[in-house]
Amino acid sequence: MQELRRALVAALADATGLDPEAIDGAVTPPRNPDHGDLAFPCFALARARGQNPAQAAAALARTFVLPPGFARAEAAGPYLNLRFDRTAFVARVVSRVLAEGNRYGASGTGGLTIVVDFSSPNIAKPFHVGHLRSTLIGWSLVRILRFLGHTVIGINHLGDWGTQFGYVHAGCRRWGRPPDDDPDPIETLVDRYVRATRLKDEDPAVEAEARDFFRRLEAGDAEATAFWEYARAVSLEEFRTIYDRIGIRFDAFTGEAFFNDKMAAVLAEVEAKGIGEISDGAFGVALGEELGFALLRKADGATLYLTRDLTAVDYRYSTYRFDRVLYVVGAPQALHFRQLGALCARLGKPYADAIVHVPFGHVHGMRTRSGGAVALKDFLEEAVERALTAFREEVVKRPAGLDERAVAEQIALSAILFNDLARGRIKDVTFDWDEALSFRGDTGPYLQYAHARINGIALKAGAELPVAVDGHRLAEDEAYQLATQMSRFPEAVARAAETYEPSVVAGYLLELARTFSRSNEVLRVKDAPPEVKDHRFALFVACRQVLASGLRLLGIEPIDRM
RNA sequence: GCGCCCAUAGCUCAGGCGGAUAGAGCAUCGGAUUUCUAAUCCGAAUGUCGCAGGUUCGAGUCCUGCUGGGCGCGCCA
Repeated sequence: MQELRRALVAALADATGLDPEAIDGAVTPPRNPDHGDLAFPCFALARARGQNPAQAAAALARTFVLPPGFARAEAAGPYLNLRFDRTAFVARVVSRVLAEGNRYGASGTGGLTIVVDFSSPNIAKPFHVGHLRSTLIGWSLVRILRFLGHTVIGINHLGDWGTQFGYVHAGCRRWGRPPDDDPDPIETLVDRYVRATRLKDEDPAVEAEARDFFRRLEAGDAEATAFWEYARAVSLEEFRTIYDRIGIRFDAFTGEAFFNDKMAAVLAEVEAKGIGEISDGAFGVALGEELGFALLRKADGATLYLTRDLTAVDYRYSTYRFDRVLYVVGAPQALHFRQLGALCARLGKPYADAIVHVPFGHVHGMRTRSGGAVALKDFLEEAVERALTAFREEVVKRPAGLDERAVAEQIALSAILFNDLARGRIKDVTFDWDEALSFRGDTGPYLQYAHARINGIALKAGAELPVAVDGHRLAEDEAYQLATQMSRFPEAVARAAETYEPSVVAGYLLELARTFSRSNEVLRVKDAPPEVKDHRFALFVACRQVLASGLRLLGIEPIDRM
């Protein structure tokens, strides 16, 4: 597709004398496919030639020499509509996908070192759907950027430091630690945290106690440190279970605590460069009217979130020499990251412009009856149960011999992951059980179904891949539509990477699966005439490849039977 | 008060750098299965693209103002 487009732009530049870049911006696939495969609006040409657009289009159509791969050019009003040599196009796309296999679509520039900071849940707090967004978007970006050949370092910047440990500790003192045989110790810790913070409203002593605990922790007090290590270990084990279940891996778990002993040096650097000032006893940097005063050290000497991120980004640069660092963090923290970038610029850091905040909207409505956030673990369990019920009660034809629970697990994950990744990052989402766990329509399971269907064809249709794909045996419009959609995969991936938007890939895949499902009604393989059978099979196998690649970019493992 | 984000069908959302008649899914109604998986497919119906101006041959898309909603603004993270 992109090759054909380039050839057309060159030919049009030749024929019109217009700037190739301007032509490239104008050439577009017509919304109505009856008009052709690509169209060139002739308004600019008309202006250059002093004609009206329809005349210019007609004149261009008469003299235009078709570049290779094109079959026809005709004027329609102010547009020059072009049609591909479709059989050649289909053959080319299918052979290319089959030849490149799981590397198809990876035709990117690559070569950069990119740090992605994502997920970053708080220790001793529940892992809920808010963390899920950062986790899934971040993980998908890791997959996409790696696919394009970049070196990607995924970092989980754990919230493993802060006054919240004081509350957990205060709660445990009053109501006890989780017993050794506690089936869900993190839930118990969360309960202690919630009860302690609730209690502080009536009893100010609790707050003082929590602050004192944190002060002792920062001072290296043995008892406080031991409790912190215990709570951190319990939480990490829980997080790892969840990450393993979804299939997520990090390259580093360097959380906030990791940077504790590194902040003094950074603060000293800020002071040495003379860009900071003391204000009301606190130390920070004035960044102007818009960005405000960036606090780096509280009046009591304690550091802040910004101090830690400033320290962390410097550490990451010296460790990885990144070309770019992405922070997959909620939109409300936009100011924080602008301050971080501005601070780095003021410090003359070479990576100041490499800092990219990848924001996302908040999730509303994800609440339990008691008002707390739903723990991800419970959410997943509910999802699997629903998938199992749907499979047994709603699915009409079920393959025999399936491990239903295993399939339900994969379907549930597909539904949850896709539901989150399919919408634009920045939009706030209102959580809805039925919508998030729908298995019909524009959903993860719909994509999985298309993939599994093709797999079924491979197993049962008795076809083999042809030695060479012949486009004349794939002459149906459905074959052309499917090939066209497959040909757009590389640009969808590239655009997703440029905009840090996994939803571009998600939307692409829905269109691909829809196109397949339509084709599948018409292009039967099993009882097809022998001369077309293997070629149709090749078309679908290529489609399966693109579906599988795309699903993996979203962090979803394609399934073969469902 | 200042700043950032959002507003498209009854609901949830897509709409590359401005291009021809604004698209999907859900829900509703009707149809397709002795067939490689019906978690599918086909058809019908559905719009003041928040409002008002502006730029342009052409605006859902760009600019300005306004309305509504969300969020942020030095001692939380």
